[in-house]
Amino acid sequence: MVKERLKKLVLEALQMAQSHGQLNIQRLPEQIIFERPKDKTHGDFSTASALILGSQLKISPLSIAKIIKDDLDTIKEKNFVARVEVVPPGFINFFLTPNWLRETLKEIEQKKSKFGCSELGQGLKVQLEFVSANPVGPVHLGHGRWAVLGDTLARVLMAAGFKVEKEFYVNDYGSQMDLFGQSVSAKYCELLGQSVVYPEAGYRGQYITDIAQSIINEHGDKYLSFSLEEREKGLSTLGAKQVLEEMKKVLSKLGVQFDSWFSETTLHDSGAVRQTIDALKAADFTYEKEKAVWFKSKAFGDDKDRVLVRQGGDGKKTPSEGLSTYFAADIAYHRDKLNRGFKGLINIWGADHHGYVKRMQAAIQAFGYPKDTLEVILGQLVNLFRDRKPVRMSKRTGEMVTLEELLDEVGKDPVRFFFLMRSTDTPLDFDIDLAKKRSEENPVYYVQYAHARISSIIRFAQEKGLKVPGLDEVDLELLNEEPELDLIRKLAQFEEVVETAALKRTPYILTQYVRDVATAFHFFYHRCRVIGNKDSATGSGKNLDLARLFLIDCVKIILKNALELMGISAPEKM
RNA sequence: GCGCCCGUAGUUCAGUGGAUAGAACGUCAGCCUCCGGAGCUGAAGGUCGCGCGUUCGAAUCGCGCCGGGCGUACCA
Repeated sequence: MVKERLKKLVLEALQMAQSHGQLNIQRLPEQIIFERPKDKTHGDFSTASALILGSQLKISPLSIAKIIKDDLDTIKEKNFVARVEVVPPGFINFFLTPNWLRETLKEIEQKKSKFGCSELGQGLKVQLEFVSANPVGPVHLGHGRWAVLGDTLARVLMAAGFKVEKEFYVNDYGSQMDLFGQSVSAKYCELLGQSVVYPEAGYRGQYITDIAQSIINEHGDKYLSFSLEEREKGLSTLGAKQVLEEMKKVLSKLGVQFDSWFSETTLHDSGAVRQTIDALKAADFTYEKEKAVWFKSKAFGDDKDRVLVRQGGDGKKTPSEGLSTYFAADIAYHRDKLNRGFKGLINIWGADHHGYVKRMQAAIQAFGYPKDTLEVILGQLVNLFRDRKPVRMSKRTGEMVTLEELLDEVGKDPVRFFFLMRSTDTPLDFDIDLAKKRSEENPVYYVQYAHARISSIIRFAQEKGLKVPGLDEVDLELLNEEPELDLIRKLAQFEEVVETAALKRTPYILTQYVRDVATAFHFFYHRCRVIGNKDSATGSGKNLDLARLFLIDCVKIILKNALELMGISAPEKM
């Protein structure tokens, strides 16, 4: 990559300065940091290394910068770096040659859909766990946001050379499930004409009725003869199965597919939870207090120790007979993940679980892995607006807009784009009316429009008998105008954007990037005619037409690749 | 009380040690004999919550306040 080449150049220059006695440096800096200046009069790349060195060596940064520049001038690759400039208080700015920019275009055409991919991750096996909802009700908007975030991050990581597996942890065990079973059971009995007492804090909403009804349709009234406990357990399982199917359906409408679905219940059934607790006991990371078994999470940086096995409800059970907590099962789950050979675990949790991060990292460490083997991304919620007014949502009363309703009303592409637009640690305000607008206010269509417009121009060119030229049939030196070069500069950033999105776990930067590309393209379009150029010197503008056709095809590739990473379609027509 | 996140243009948000703090929307003023006007150009709009400190340099780092959200279970 460009930055690497520039870094090498600067290091070489520093070595020269050292060996010529111009600079007396003990150790060459390991990091030469380049950035892209906001202001393009500051060059394509710039480094503040001289400033940093200056303060370390107590020498004027400006003089260091000048020494570096002079040495650079003798070794720089002329075909690559056009000129180097030193600006007070000591910035070194690099201007790349148009030739270099044009080379990027060829690379894009060569790699096509692979452009933007890298080997950065070196095949490292990473697991992404997200959504992981209790199968007790419809997927809500927050889940949708995290699903899009997780799915996009997975795509980005794969592009950056990681091996990624997406997993949904199904919390099909415990008190929420019991409550769900009670709710479905009550509705089931009610529909069959029994008088029932509905559980006070139970789940409500039409979907509970739908589930009960479909169970009646399939299994009739046979559960009426079961004991209350058996009935609730059976209906809880059947209901959860339906809810899960529904979740899969809705998530796939959103373009999100998981590689695996991991059931919490299996951890209990297989004895994995018990074995995990025993393993912690054996390693002396537990103790008993107040009839409970505690994990010494404080020793690993948690605020306090946490209970693994709680007393039974009657208080009579001994610790070994007690009930394991959700936390105990979650430790067993993460232990299982580690045993599956993942080198990195990334979880996306709702921000209301932030207090939970330290204890889970404590558990990871108890098994001998570094703390940051587990990385937790905390996703904030989604607030829905219609007509600029908040849409009230209440889970308890069942009055909520589900992800599916939103998808049906707005469509996959805008939903994904809007969910991605903000950084994860900001609650997202989602305006339904805006997302539905097919106009300039809607960034999705702005970007897709650029793609469709390019497709249209290429079709138009074909009617005139012009095809996108091959690598050897095009004279890219004809691309000299500022809007053309600016556009190419934007395209050349793509690889870097993908890498940053992957490493910093910030896929939302793609949304900004793709808008920037669209803007640069539209600007170019209004300044530079693609098809039908007249050139007085050669008598025909055909070669320029071809060069520009080549350019816009590159734009098309980039837009398509970037949208693909976001799971958003790139239409040929709109 | 303690912990985490947030406070930046009218609005929604980028920017987490660099140069004159950016974008989108909204507002105002302009642009089609020609490849898609779902587009383009320009303008107005900021005590970066407040204060002190560190630094050649702070929206960014540290400390202390002020506001808002979330958490602080032997629930999941």
